[in-house]
Amino acid sequence: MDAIDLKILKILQNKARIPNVEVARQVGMAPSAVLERIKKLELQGVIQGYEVRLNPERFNRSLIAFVTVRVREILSIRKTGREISEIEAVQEVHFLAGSDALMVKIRVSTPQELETLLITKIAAIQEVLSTETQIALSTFKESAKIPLNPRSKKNKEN
Amino acid sequence: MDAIDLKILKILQNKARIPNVEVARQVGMAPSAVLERIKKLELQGVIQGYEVRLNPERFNRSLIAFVTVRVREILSIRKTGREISEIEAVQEVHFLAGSDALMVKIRVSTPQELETLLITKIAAIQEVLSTETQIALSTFKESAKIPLNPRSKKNKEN
DNA sequence: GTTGAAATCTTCGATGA
DNA sequence: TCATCGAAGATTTCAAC
Repeated sequence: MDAIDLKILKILQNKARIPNVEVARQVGMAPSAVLERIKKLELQGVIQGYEVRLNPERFNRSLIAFVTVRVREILSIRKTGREISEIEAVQEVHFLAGSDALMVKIRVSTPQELETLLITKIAAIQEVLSTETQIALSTFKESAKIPLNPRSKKNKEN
Repeated sequence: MDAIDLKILKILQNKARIPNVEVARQVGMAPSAVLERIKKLELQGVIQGYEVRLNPERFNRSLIAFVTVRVREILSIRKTGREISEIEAVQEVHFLAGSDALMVKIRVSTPQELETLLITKIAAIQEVLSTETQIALSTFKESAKIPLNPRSKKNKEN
């Protein structure tokens, strides 16, 4: 992965549904060369996929909840994480260090829907010990973008 | 927005970089009709953009932190939210109900980088009162997908 | 929404730096 | 090895219906 790959990825991070020729123009290469690089990045697993970003409000999904889910046994946390991941309204599930718990991000339409989900889907899982919910009322930023700075030694400073 | 629009969006949620003709085939319409619908959805703000999903590990971004940021004055929470949103490593900023606080999701490469960011970028903001950080070591699910069940305007009843 | 045609884009093999 | 060229085949896009 070189500087040109990074440039291509930067362009795609801003606008993924863009013609190859346009990417080629912006990096100053032939379209076929760009195509080959993108294909390689997909094959190598650097590019995992392409997503459309929808406006949640238009689908009655403007209520976000961050739920900390504690499990009875740390040994079962992976299984529980996978089970919770299968719930459609769940957008993220992470394993939190040092607390036998998962961080779960949920998108729903109403507090009622959240209540139902917490009780009938999450608390219903055997291994779940308890949940703690924080509700987000508005969002300032929400993105999957990764900073693509070619990391040099000097960002240890500051 | 009708059932066909939802079908189109479902296809795009699974694979955004797909030819229009292919979408047209799957919904059983002419490509031009699909194009027109997609353009309209973009204009209406239903579709906010197209993103590439990159593998964070390939860019040294596998450490996720959820930081609860408390502000001194609830009145300044919007300004603080906007300021924190400008930090590149910050992927999400939400306003948490009932606690004069923001939920901030950060992606970094190392605990050192997180420390630097917390001290020099976040705590440095005048209005920030305190922060509380939880570190995620692994991820089970991470997606921006929204469930697209056909819930239209009139489902206030329920 | 459809059709059809022109413009544009994708893709691949051959070739060159 | 990696990029480019060029041409065939697909796709996008727009106007007419």
